[in-house]
Amino acid sequence: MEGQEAPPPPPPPPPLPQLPAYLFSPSYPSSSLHPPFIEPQVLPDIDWVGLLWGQSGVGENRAPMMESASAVTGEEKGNKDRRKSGRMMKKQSRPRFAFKTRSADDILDDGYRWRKYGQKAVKNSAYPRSYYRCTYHTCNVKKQVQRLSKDTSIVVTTYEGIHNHPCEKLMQALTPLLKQMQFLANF
DNA sequence: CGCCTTTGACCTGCGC
DNA sequence: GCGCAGGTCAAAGGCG
Repeated sequence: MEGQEAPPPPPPPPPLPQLPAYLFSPSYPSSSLHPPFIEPQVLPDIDWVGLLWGQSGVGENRAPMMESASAVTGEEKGNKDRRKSGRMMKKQSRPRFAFKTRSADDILDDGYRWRKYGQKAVKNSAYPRSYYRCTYHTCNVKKQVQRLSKDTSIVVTTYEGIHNHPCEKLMQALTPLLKQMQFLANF
């Protein structure tokens, strides 16, 4: 970048609606991560069946999952949890975002640390769905990863919730840039 | 030794 | 009410 002349006006930020910033962190679609990045899609509710069968699956189809029911009500109806209390945690309507990525790897390195807590075979799909949870103490973000049986090169990742902590890799990536900006700002 | 993955069991919601 | 499908837990084992 040797443009020391009059810099053109900064390009407007990409019109990415309400997706959380971490999805678009510099570390996400870059280098060691997953270059073949398919545009993210906002999926208020995911119709997995639709996705897996190549139908729309975005937006209007409400997923027939537990998104609604015991959500905010929080009433501990079946409180006979034999093993642990609060298995079906109150699901306050947390934001959910899904996007497709063309990748050979199921797990996308988005800069955060995830712990896999389950894997489940889903109907109408040859591939299991994996469930991950952010390992950060106070962070309750989850994500689901599933490969499309229709197009096995595409992985659908669904995030649920927003991270309440900085991304380590993101900070690592940004630190030199910030230092450089500070340095340049001194002129 | 700590963290992570695997895996089977259990729980809940929903449709019939 | 029953069965199915999805989501979560937790013990056990593996790996760096």
